[in-house]
Amino acid sequence: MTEEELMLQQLFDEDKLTEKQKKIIVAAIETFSEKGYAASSTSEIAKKAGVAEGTIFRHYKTKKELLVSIVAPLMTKFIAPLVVKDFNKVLYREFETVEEFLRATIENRRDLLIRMLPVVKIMLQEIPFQPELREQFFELVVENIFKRVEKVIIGYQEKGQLIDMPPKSIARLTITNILGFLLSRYVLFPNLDWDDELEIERTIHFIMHGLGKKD
Amino acid sequence: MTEEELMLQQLFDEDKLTEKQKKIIVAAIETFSEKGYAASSTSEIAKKAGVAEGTIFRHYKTKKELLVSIVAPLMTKFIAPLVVKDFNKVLYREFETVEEFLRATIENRRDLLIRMLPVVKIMLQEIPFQPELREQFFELVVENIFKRVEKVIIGYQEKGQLIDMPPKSIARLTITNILGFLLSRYVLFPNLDWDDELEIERTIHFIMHGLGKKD
DNA sequence: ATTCAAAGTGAGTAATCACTCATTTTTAGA
DNA sequence: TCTAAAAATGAGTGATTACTCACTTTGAAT
Repeated sequence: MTEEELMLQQLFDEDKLTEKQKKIIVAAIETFSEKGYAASSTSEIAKKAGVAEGTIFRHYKTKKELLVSIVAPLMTKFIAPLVVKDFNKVLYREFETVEEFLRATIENRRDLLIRMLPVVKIMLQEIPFQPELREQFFELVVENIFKRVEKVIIGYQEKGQLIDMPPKSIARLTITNILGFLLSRYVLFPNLDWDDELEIERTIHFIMHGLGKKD
Repeated sequence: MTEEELMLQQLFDEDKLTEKQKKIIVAAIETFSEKGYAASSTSEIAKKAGVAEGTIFRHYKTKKELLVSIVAPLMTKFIAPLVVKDFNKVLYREFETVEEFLRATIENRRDLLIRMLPVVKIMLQEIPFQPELREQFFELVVENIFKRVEKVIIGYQEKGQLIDMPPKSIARLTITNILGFLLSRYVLFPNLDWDDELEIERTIHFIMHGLGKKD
């Protein structure tokens, strides 16, 4: 199974789409991801999909509708219910230590990012300019994930494993470092040679103990 | 003095520009920042600047040249404070501890980010799609900042203030947290109510000591 | 085999795009 | 005040854009 088909499976009800429709979506993801939404022309997408340009507009009234139909499912179907449900497994499996929790979370997010990389790139690019997407993003990701993470933090604070700092700040710092690692590794500098496991351990150690030397 | 003039002062040799040229740059920054480069038309920029469209192309051969002329100076500006000669001597005299160094660095970058926010947004948006900018970015950031930061890190390691971790990893983690704070504060969630000084101190404390509770 | 709605087509359209160029206006030194 | 260069202009260019529509093809139920 190709990468594209894996992505389609995640984002759409595959069976309800004709072959040409699938090819349009795959071509659109590829083009949007490479050149950005505004710089991608429908004629180019049609050509890449091996389809007449009119076929695109048979299924999507406008070019923007095509974009939203690709990005929105990632946030609603994937990030919100599926991913958050998946995330909950991690969250509520009651890891004994924060280290274990962090290790599992990073692995979890990593799989998601790798599989969805092209769509994630489109999402990051277009959220600033598409109010529809931005609203959805804040509602789903920020309100949802952030609040769940806060609960976990309070749990570990009560266990005496985390310092006394407002959970909001702890959440911010933790998410910053997880996303920071993933974006550095897979988006910004994928070509540098990374020792993934080692770097994950260093990141976890850093989150727990910082950089300062103990005397 | 207006925000735009402050920005121009930072990025250009103001005196060498005519009034119309300044207005073109200001209008271009505003338009690119709001709609993105590809979705901004030269006719719109000209209209907003109160200038004939031909005037833009008198000074910039192409639309892309206009973009680069705006973004490129910011990147050099961004690393300028680190490019001072005898950087290490200055550093050691000025900042006895890592904490002081971090505090000064965050404050320093913060001022620049606030003043340059629209241009920073354009930069973040266009680096993925403009090979010219991306090349410059990698050269400056990876080769320049990263290596200089590494030297500083080794210095503090020799002083016994930092743990034994490869300077590359320490640099990545430190930069991640500084940028993570600044982007969260000023780009992603500027509307949340932040206690800036407190959050900076928390970030510094986190970088130095982590989140784990000491028994 | 017939039928019909859905899927697909591609030439066509008005609008807009980045960019040009012959011409006019402004600026500054003599 | 005169003059030459620089700055600014705006109508005009061909190319490209998102999108339309009258038409053809396809496929599944009868």
